[in-house]
Amino acid sequence: MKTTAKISEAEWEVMKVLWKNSPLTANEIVEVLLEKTEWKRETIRTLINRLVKKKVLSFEKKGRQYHYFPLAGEAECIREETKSFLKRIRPSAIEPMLAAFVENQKLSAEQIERLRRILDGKNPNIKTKNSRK
Amino acid sequence: MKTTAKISEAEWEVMKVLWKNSPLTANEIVEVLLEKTEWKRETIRTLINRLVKKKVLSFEKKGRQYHYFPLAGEAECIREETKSFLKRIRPSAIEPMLAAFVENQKLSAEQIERLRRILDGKNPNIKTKNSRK
DNA sequence: TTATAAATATTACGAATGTAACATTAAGGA
DNA sequence: TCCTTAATGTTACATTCGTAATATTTATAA
Repeated sequence: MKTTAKISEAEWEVMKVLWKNSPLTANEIVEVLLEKTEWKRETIRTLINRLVKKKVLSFEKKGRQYHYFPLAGEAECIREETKSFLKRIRPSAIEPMLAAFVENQKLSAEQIERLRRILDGKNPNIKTKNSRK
Repeated sequence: MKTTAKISEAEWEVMKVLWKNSPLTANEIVEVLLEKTEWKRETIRTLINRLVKKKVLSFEKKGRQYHYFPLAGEAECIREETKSFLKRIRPSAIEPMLAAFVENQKLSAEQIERLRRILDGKNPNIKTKNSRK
Protein backbone atom coordinates (compact mmCIF):
# COMPACT_ATOMS: atom_id res chain seq x y z
CA MET A 1 0.00 0.00 0.00
CA LYS A 2 1.52 3.19 -1.12
CA THR A 3 0.33 5.40 1.63
CA THR A 4 1.88 8.83 1.62
CA ALA A 5 3.44 10.85 -1.13
CA LYS A 6 7.02 11.76 -0.58
CA ILE A 7 7.41 14.82 1.58
CA SER A 8 10.47 16.89 0.84
CA GLU A 9 12.82 18.21 3.46
CA ALA A 10 11.44 21.73 3.32
CA GLU A 11 7.89 20.45 3.32
CA TRP A 12 8.54 18.56 6.52
CA GLU A 13 8.96 21.84 8.31
CA VAL A 14 5.45 22.78 7.39
CA MET A 15 4.07 19.43 8.43
CA LYS A 16 5.79 19.63 11.78
CA VAL A 17 4.05 22.88 12.50
CA LEU A 18 0.68 21.39 11.75
CA TRP A 19 1.26 18.17 13.56
CA LYS A 20 2.08 20.16 16.60
CA ASN A 21 -1.02 22.26 16.31
CA SER A 22 -3.83 22.34 13.80
CA PRO A 23 -5.86 23.58 12.09
CA LEU A 24 -3.99 26.76 11.33
CA THR A 25 -4.55 29.40 8.72
CA ALA A 26 -1.95 29.93 6.08
CA ASN A 27 -0.84 33.06 7.83
CA GLU A 28 -0.44 31.34 11.12
CA ILE A 29 1.77 28.75 9.51
CA VAL A 30 3.71 31.47 7.81
CA GLU A 31 4.26 33.30 11.06
CA VAL A 32 5.65 30.28 12.78
CA LEU A 33 8.00 29.48 9.96
CA LEU A 34 9.20 33.01 9.44
CA GLU A 35 10.56 32.69 12.93
CA LYS A 36 12.17 29.33 12.53
CA THR A 37 13.58 29.72 9.04
CA GLU A 38 14.96 32.20 6.57
CA TRP A 39 12.18 31.68 4.10
CA LYS A 40 10.04 34.35 2.50
CA ARG A 41 6.28 34.24 2.98
CA GLU A 42 5.83 33.19 -0.61
CA THR A 43 8.15 30.28 -0.20
CA ILE A 44 6.14 29.01 2.68
CA ARG A 45 2.93 29.43 0.72
CA THR A 46 4.39 27.41 -2.08
CA LEU A 47 5.26 24.62 0.28
CA ILE A 48 1.78 24.61 1.73
CA ASN A 49 0.25 24.43 -1.71
CA ARG A 50 2.48 21.61 -2.75
CA LEU A 51 1.49 19.65 0.29
CA VAL A 52 -2.14 20.14 -0.55
CA LYS A 53 -1.47 18.93 -4.06
CA LYS A 54 0.22 15.90 -2.61
CA LYS A 55 -2.84 15.32 -0.46
CA VAL A 56 -0.87 15.39 2.70
CA LEU A 57 -2.58 18.56 3.82
CA SER A 58 -6.09 19.71 3.35
CA PHE A 59 -8.04 22.79 4.40
CA GLU A 60 -11.43 24.03 5.20
CA LYS A 61 -12.55 27.33 3.84
CA LYS A 62 -13.75 29.76 6.46
CA GLY A 63 -14.71 32.98 4.78
CA ARG A 64 -11.70 34.21 2.94
CA GLN A 65 -9.25 32.09 4.83
CA TYR A 66 -8.22 28.50 4.61
CA HIS A 67 -7.72 26.48 7.72
CA TYR A 68 -5.16 23.83 7.06
CA PHE A 69 -4.85 20.49 8.76
CA PRO A 70 -2.80 17.36 8.08
CA LEU A 71 -4.32 14.47 6.23
CA ALA A 72 -1.38 12.21 6.83
CA GLY A 73 -0.52 11.09 10.31
CA GLU A 74 2.78 12.02 11.75
CA ALA A 75 3.62 8.53 12.91
CA GLU A 76 2.90 7.10 9.52
CA CYS A 77 4.99 9.66 7.70
CA ILE A 78 7.80 9.01 10.07
CA ARG A 79 7.57 5.31 9.42
CA GLU A 80 7.78 5.92 5.70
CA GLU A 81 10.68 8.23 6.07
CA THR A 82 12.45 5.81 8.32
CA LYS A 83 12.07 3.03 5.85
CA SER A 84 13.43 5.07 3.03
CA PHE A 85 16.26 6.18 5.24
CA LEU A 86 17.15 2.68 6.27
CA LYS A 87 17.24 1.46 2.71
CA ARG A 88 20.36 3.49 2.30
CA ILE A 89 22.32 1.89 5.03
CA ARG A 90 24.04 -1.43 4.83
CA PRO A 91 22.98 -3.48 7.81
CA SER A 92 26.52 -3.93 8.87
CA ALA A 93 26.94 -0.18 9.02
CA ILE A 94 24.20 0.39 11.44
CA GLU A 95 26.28 1.47 14.34
CA PRO A 96 27.57 4.81 13.13
CA MET A 97 23.98 5.49 12.37
CA LEU A 98 22.86 4.71 15.84
CA ALA A 99 25.64 6.66 17.37
CA ALA A 100 24.77 9.71 15.32
CA PHE A 101 21.21 9.15 16.15
CA VAL A 102 21.67 9.09 19.85
CA GLU A 103 24.07 11.98 19.71
CA ASN A 104 21.89 14.24 17.72
CA GLN A 105 18.69 13.79 19.54
CA LYS A 106 19.19 14.56 23.10
CA LEU A 107 17.17 11.78 24.50
CA SER A 108 15.60 12.02 27.87
CA ALA A 109 16.03 9.24 30.37
CA GLU A 110 12.51 8.14 29.68
CA GLN A 111 13.03 8.02 26.01
CA ILE A 112 16.10 5.97 26.50
CA GLU A 113 14.20 3.64 28.69
CA ARG A 114 11.39 3.23 26.18
CA LEU A 115 13.88 2.75 23.47
CA ARG A 116 15.47 0.01 25.43
CA ARG A 117 12.10 -1.62 25.83
CA ILE A 118 11.52 -1.47 22.13
CA LEU A 119 14.77 -3.25 21.66
CA ASP A 120 13.82 -5.89 24.17
CA GLY A 121 10.44 -6.32 22.67
CA LYS A 122 11.73 -7.00 19.25
CA ASN A 123 13.70 -9.98 20.38
CA PRO A 124 11.60 -11.94 22.79
CA ASN A 125 13.55 -15.06 22.01
CA ILE A 126 16.93 -13.66 22.77
CA LYS A 127 18.19 -13.31 26.25
CA THR A 128 19.32 -9.79 26.30
CA LYS A 129 20.89 -9.48 29.65
CA ASN A 130 24.47 -10.42 29.10
CA SER A 131 23.91 -12.64 26.20
CA ARG A 132 27.50 -13.02 25.31
CA LYS A 133 29.24 -13.10 28.61
CA MET B 1 32.96 21.54 8.29
CA LYS B 2 30.73 20.66 5.42
CA THR B 3 32.34 17.38 4.70
CA THR B 4 30.41 15.44 2.12
CA ALA B 5 28.23 16.51 -0.73
CA LYS B 6 24.70 15.30 -0.58
CA ILE B 7 24.34 11.80 -1.92
CA SER B 8 20.99 11.04 -3.50
CA GLU B 9 18.98 7.95 -2.80
CA ALA B 10 19.95 6.26 -6.04
CA GLU B 11 23.56 7.22 -5.58
CA TRP B 12 23.62 5.57 -2.20
CA GLU B 13 23.16 2.23 -3.89
CA VAL B 14 26.39 2.76 -5.74
CA MET B 15 28.21 3.82 -2.65
CA LYS B 16 27.05 0.81 -0.75
CA VAL B 17 28.55 -1.44 -3.35
CA LEU B 18 31.90 0.24 -3.07
CA TRP B 19 31.92 0.47 0.66
CA LYS B 20 31.39 -3.20 0.77
CA ASN B 21 34.18 -3.89 -1.65
CA SER B 22 36.54 -1.63 -3.52
CA PRO B 23 38.15 -0.75 -5.81
CA LEU B 24 35.89 -2.03 -8.53
CA THR B 25 35.76 -1.28 -12.20
CA ALA B 26 32.73 0.43 -13.60
CA ASN B 27 31.60 -2.83 -15.07
CA GLU B 28 31.89 -4.64 -11.82
CA ILE B 29 29.74 -2.04 -10.16
CA VAL B 30 27.28 -2.26 -13.00
CA GLU B 31 27.07 -6.02 -12.68
CA VAL B 32 26.26 -5.88 -9.02
CA LEU B 33 23.58 -3.27 -9.47
CA LEU B 34 21.99 -4.88 -12.49
CA GLU B 35 21.23 -7.71 -10.12
CA LYS B 36 19.92 -5.65 -7.28
CA THR B 37 17.95 -3.07 -9.23
CA GLU B 38 15.93 -2.49 -12.37
CA TRP B 39 18.37 0.06 -13.72
CA LYS B 40 19.94 0.07 -17.16
CA ARG B 41 23.71 0.02 -17.44
CA GLU B 42 23.68 3.63 -18.58
CA THR B 43 21.78 4.72 -15.54
CA ILE B 44 24.34 3.17 -13.30
CA ARG B 45 27.13 4.79 -15.26
CA THR B 46 25.48 8.13 -14.82
CA LEU B 47 25.26 7.66 -11.10
CA ILE B 48 28.91 6.72 -10.91
CA ASN B 49 29.89 9.79 -12.86
CA ARG B 50 27.83 12.05 -10.70
CA LEU B 51 29.47 10.66 -7.61
CA VAL B 52 32.86 11.35 -9.10
CA LYS B 53 31.79 14.89 -9.85
CA LYS B 54 30.66 15.23 -6.26
CA LYS B 55 34.08 13.98 -5.17
CA VAL B 56 32.61 11.19 -3.19
CA LEU B 57 34.13 8.64 -5.51
CA SER B 58 37.41 8.64 -7.30
CA PHE B 59 39.14 6.24 -9.61
CA GLU B 60 42.49 5.13 -10.79
CA LYS B 61 43.04 4.51 -14.46
CA LYS B 62 44.39 1.08 -15.25
CA GLY B 63 44.73 0.74 -18.97
CA ARG B 64 41.38 1.36 -20.47
CA GLN B 65 39.49 0.80 -17.26
CA TYR B 66 38.80 2.91 -14.26
CA HIS B 67 39.00 1.41 -10.84
CA TYR B 68 36.65 3.23 -8.56
CA PHE B 69 36.92 3.64 -4.84
CA PRO B 70 35.14 5.78 -2.27
CA LEU B 71 36.63 9.03 -1.13
CA ALA B 72 34.06 9.54 1.56
CA GLY B 73 33.88 7.23 4.51
CA GLU B 74 30.77 5.24 5.06
CA ALA B 75 30.45 6.13 8.71
CA GLU B 76 30.76 9.79 7.98
CA CYS B 77 28.19 9.73 5.24
CA ILE B 78 25.84 7.90 7.49
CA ARG B 79 26.31 10.47 10.18
CA GLU B 80 25.46 13.22 7.74
CA GLU B 81 22.45 11.39 6.51
CA THR B 82 21.29 10.69 10.00
CA LYS B 83 21.55 14.30 10.94
CA SER B 84 19.53 15.40 7.98
CA PHE B 85 17.02 12.71 8.70
CA LEU B 86 16.61 13.70 12.30
CA LYS B 87 16.06 17.30 11.43
CA ARG B 88 12.76 16.24 10.04
CA ILE B 89 11.39 14.69 13.13
CA ARG B 90 9.96 16.51 16.08
CA PRO B 91 11.76 15.25 19.13
CA SER B 92 8.52 14.26 20.70
CA ALA B 93 7.76 12.03 17.77
CA ILE B 94 10.80 9.94 18.08
CA GLU B 95 9.15 6.72 19.04
CA PRO B 96 7.37 5.78 15.84
CA MET B 97 10.70 6.38 14.27
CA LEU B 98 12.44 4.00 16.59
CA ALA B 99 9.81 1.40 16.22
CA ALA B 100 10.02 1.54 12.44
CA PHE B 101 13.71 1.46 12.77
CA VAL B 102 13.87 -1.66 14.81
CA GLU B 103 11.22 -3.31 12.70
CA ASN B 104 12.84 -2.66 9.41
CA GLN B 105 16.32 -3.67 10.20
CA LYS B 106 16.38 -7.15 11.43
CA LEU B 107 18.91 -6.71 14.08
CA SER B 108 21.04 -9.51 15.30
CA ALA B 109 21.34 -10.17 18.98
CA GLU B 110 24.76 -8.67 18.95
CA GLN B 111 23.64 -5.58 17.24
CA ILE B 112 20.93 -5.18 19.78
CA GLU B 113 23.42 -5.62 22.51
CA ARG B 114 25.77 -3.03 21.07
CA LEU B 115 22.91 -0.73 20.51
CA ARG B 116 22.00 -1.04 24.11
CA ARG B 117 25.52 -0.15 25.07
CA ILE B 118 25.39 2.92 22.94
CA LEU B 119 22.29 3.92 24.79
CA ASP B 120 23.94 3.34 28.10
CA GLY B 121 27.03 5.17 27.08
CA LYS B 122 25.22 8.26 26.01
CA ASN B 123 23.80 8.84 29.42
CA PRO B 124 26.51 8.22 31.91
CA ASN B 125 24.80 10.43 34.40
CA ILE B 126 21.45 8.74 34.33
CA LYS B 127 20.93 5.53 36.12
CA THR B 128 18.61 3.29 34.25
CA LYS B 129 17.68 0.23 36.05
CA ASN B 130 19.97 -2.15 34.21
CA SER B 131 22.74 0.15 33.32
CA ARG B 132 25.11 -0.51 36.14
CA LYS B 133 24.67 -4.11 36.96
C1' DT C 1 -20.91 50.38 -5.40
C1' DT C 2 -16.29 50.57 -5.89
C1' DA C 3 -11.58 50.71 -4.33
C1' DT C 4 -8.39 48.55 -1.31
C1' DA C 5 -6.19 45.27 1.01
C1' DA C 6 -5.67 40.74 2.27
C1' DA C 7 -6.31 36.08 0.71
C1' DT C 8 -5.28 32.70 -2.56
C1' DA C 9 -3.56 31.17 -7.34
C1' DT C 10 -0.39 31.09 -11.11
C1' DT C 11 3.96 31.36 -13.07
C1' DA C 12 9.14 31.30 -12.89
C1' DC C 13 13.49 29.44 -12.94
C1' DG C 14 17.74 27.10 -11.94
C1' DA C 15 19.66 22.91 -9.58
C1' DA C 16 19.22 18.15 -8.48
C1' DT C 17 17.35 13.59 -9.53
C1' DG C 18 15.83 9.57 -11.95
C1' DT C 19 16.37 7.49 -16.01
C1' DA C 20 18.56 6.91 -20.17
C1' DA C 21 20.27 7.34 -25.32
C1' DC C 22 23.87 8.60 -28.22
C1' DA C 23 28.84 9.85 -29.20
C1' DT C 24 33.74 9.35 -28.90
C1' DT C 25 38.06 7.21 -27.84
C1' DA C 26 41.44 3.90 -27.59
C1' DA C 27 43.26 -1.16 -27.09
C1' DG C 28 43.71 -5.29 -29.13
C1' DG C 29 42.92 -8.51 -32.91
C1' DA C 30 42.79 -9.19 -38.08
C1' DT D 1 47.89 -0.47 -39.78
C1' DC D 2 43.01 -0.28 -39.42
C1' DC D 3 38.69 -1.82 -37.69
C1' DT D 4 35.84 -3.45 -34.04
C1' DT D 5 34.33 -3.23 -29.71
C1' DA D 6 34.48 -2.29 -25.18
C1' DA D 7 35.47 1.72 -22.28
C1' DT D 8 34.41 6.22 -21.12
C1' DG D 9 32.17 10.86 -22.19
C1' DT D 10 28.38 13.96 -23.61
C1' DT D 11 23.75 15.09 -24.09
C1' DA D 12 18.75 14.57 -23.03
C1' DC D 13 14.57 15.11 -20.86
C1' DA D 14 10.74 15.02 -17.56
C1' DT D 15 10.08 15.73 -12.37
C1' DT D 16 10.84 17.43 -8.04
C1' DC D 17 12.77 20.83 -5.05
C1' DG D 18 14.19 25.26 -3.25
C1' DT D 19 13.13 29.71 -3.58
C1' DA D 20 10.36 33.24 -5.00
C1' DA D 21 7.75 37.05 -7.84
C1' DT D 22 3.60 38.33 -9.88
C1' DA D 23 -1.36 37.94 -10.75
C1' DT D 24 -6.04 37.34 -9.50
C1' DT D 25 -9.94 37.09 -6.48
C1' DT D 26 -12.89 38.58 -2.88
C1' DA D 27 -14.36 40.52 1.73
C1' DT D 28 -14.87 44.74 3.69
C1' DA D 29 -14.51 49.65 4.37
C1' DA D 30 -15.48 54.09 2.32
